[in-house]
Amino acid sequence: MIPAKNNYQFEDMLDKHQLKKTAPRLRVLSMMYSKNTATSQPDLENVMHDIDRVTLYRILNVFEEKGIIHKVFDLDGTANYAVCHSDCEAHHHHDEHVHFNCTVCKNVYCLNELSLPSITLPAGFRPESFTLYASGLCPKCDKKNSAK
Amino acid sequence: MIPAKNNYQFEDMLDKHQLKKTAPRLRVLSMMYSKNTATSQPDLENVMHDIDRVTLYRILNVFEEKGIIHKVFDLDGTANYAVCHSDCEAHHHHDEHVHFNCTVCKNVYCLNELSLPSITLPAGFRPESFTLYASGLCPKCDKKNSAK
DNA sequence: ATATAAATGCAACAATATTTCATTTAGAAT
DNA sequence: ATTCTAAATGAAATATTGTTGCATTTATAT
Repeated sequence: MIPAKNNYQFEDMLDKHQLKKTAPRLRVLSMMYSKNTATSQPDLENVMHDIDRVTLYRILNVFEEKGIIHKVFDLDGTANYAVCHSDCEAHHHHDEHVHFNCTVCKNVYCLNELSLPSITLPAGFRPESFTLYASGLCPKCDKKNSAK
Repeated sequence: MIPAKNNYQFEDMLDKHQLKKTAPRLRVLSMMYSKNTATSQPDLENVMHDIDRVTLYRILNVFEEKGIIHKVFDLDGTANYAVCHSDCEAHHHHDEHVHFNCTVCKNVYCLNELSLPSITLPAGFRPESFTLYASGLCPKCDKKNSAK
């Protein structure tokens, strides 16, 4: 689990990456850190009506470039963004973790705790990064389901 | 590796799924089976200029519904479609394999031969399917690269 | 307090996904 | 073989999403 952060910490994050501390960026950061699931651009648009679509688009792009967040596509192919945990704040992402996409609520969970078992590819392939995708029922939706 | 198929076999496949044997569908099938990498809609459009874009779109959709092909998103989030191998021709896909996305040629390879190591998710998650994504250099691009 | 580069918002454009509907065609029934 | 019908196609239209250009605003260094 990613520890909660306050506004000063968000400002520090922007500082560290030479990004100006603007209101839209701080709001996006605080929204993304307040959830334990990934956030899509539509998610942001639905909550922040006063921020322009293009601005959100650019904020997500610059955050991704800087390694603050990383992109992950859900089952429908829509881009979702999740905050990277500490050690991937460099230019190279270390998002070698497991993504879980719930088939009911569609949320994407980043299971940072889990490490990937190593796997050997056929001869000739030179892998640089791995991501495991799992889909099924998330804890919430599974509970609702079995309660019926 | 998926064994080569002739036109009669493609017709049988369509028959089996109660799909009419039309020219566009047969051409799409033969193109997809002739490659060892996944095919995107743009790929098809570039080769089959005389077939309408919407028709291709619908052919891909119906093939996916029927379990003839399965969808996989590449690094850029564009949908690619790959032929399913024998045992997933049911309604439920068993595409629990490894996808390799080359960062140079962008091709997506389905490494059906490999089976996934089992992995345990945090309590509460009820996974139904797994896919491992690897990205890096494919054999061809790696060769070209090291030849320089 | 001012200058300046960066960020935003808006309009416009491009690409892609999706629906509607008239026409054509495969396959069943005769 | 001919006809019938449901399914498939193609073309146009619309919706959605991704992207760029530019004028205005804003954060921050001076």
